[in-house]
Amino acid sequence: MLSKKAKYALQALLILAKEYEQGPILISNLAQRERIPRKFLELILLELKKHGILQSKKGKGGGYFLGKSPNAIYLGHVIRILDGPLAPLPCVSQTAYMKCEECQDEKTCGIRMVMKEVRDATARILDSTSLADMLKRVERLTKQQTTAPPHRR
Amino acid sequence: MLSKKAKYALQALLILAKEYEQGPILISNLAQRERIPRKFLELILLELKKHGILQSKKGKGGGYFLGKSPNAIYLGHVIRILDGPLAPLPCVSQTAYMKCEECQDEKTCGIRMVMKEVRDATARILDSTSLADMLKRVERLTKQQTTAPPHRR
DNA sequence: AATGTACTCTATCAATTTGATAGACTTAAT
DNA sequence: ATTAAGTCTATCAAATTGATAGAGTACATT
Repeated sequence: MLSKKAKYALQALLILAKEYEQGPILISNLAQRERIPRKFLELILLELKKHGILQSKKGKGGGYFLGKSPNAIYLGHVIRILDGPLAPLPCVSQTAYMKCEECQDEKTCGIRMVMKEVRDATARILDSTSLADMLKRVERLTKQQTTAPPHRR
Repeated sequence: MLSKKAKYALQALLILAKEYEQGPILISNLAQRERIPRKFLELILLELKKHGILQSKKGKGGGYFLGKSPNAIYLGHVIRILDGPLAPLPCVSQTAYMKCEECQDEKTCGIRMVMKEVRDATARILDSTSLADMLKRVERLTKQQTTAPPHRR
């Protein structure tokens, strides 16, 4: 399950990506637009800043902006920062591997085999999808919706 | 993340599958062999029984056994029983859909699109892998290991 | 019918995680 | 100096997770 933290993060990042290069955006602005508790969002953005996803400027005229281009920020990275490893079991995590206690032989553990598949499938998607990719998909669909003839399914 | 509950369940089921048609197995036997707290395992098995995955017999000579053939029990089913929906967000769950509050337009939500992909990839794996499949894979690898020439990587 | 075995059910609990809030502090622009 | 805005640390309540306890019920055997 994606935590609220990670979900809020993605919501905020999506706005920051959409308005990339239009100068810093205020926390409170982001919080209002996405209906996120403001103080809670602060913590999230701070964490993202620590990991280079965001940069910020203090004082008047300050705010947050992306630390790198929207096509260089991958969902996998963001989610790992806020929710930890993508893997369903620590013993199949690439970024935070940990041996299962009491697993006699990791190589022949059936549960592990399947969970590794799940981890790989998840990572394949989230580590290849950037904020820019998401935006593109949203725009394509939004345009389609307004352009499409009525009464379609 | 897979909970301990679900992991314990799969461990126990794997044994019950391996020894399918050899009569009921005691909770305490399963608990010992997999080093699972016995009372905790009771709850898990009971839950699986409620959902038809297991059957049981009380009294002397009793114990638990699979409610259907190992090739008809899918990991997706087991995990959903113990951990709830596979989907990272309720709004992309097939089995427990719930609208996000405050999502203006579900159809054009970028986060949702990607999470739907993740859910589908996960479900594709877990809903197509049965206990029998897992067993087969384990056996294949176990045999390989003992048969393979030494000093290989 | 009595006994013992083994699953069943309900309650409870401690620890952890999650989502959220509060307030003092620092930096920068005017 | 003043005001705007991010930073940092602490704290909290609620929910979830992992686990334990004990009384109850069904069944087989003698």
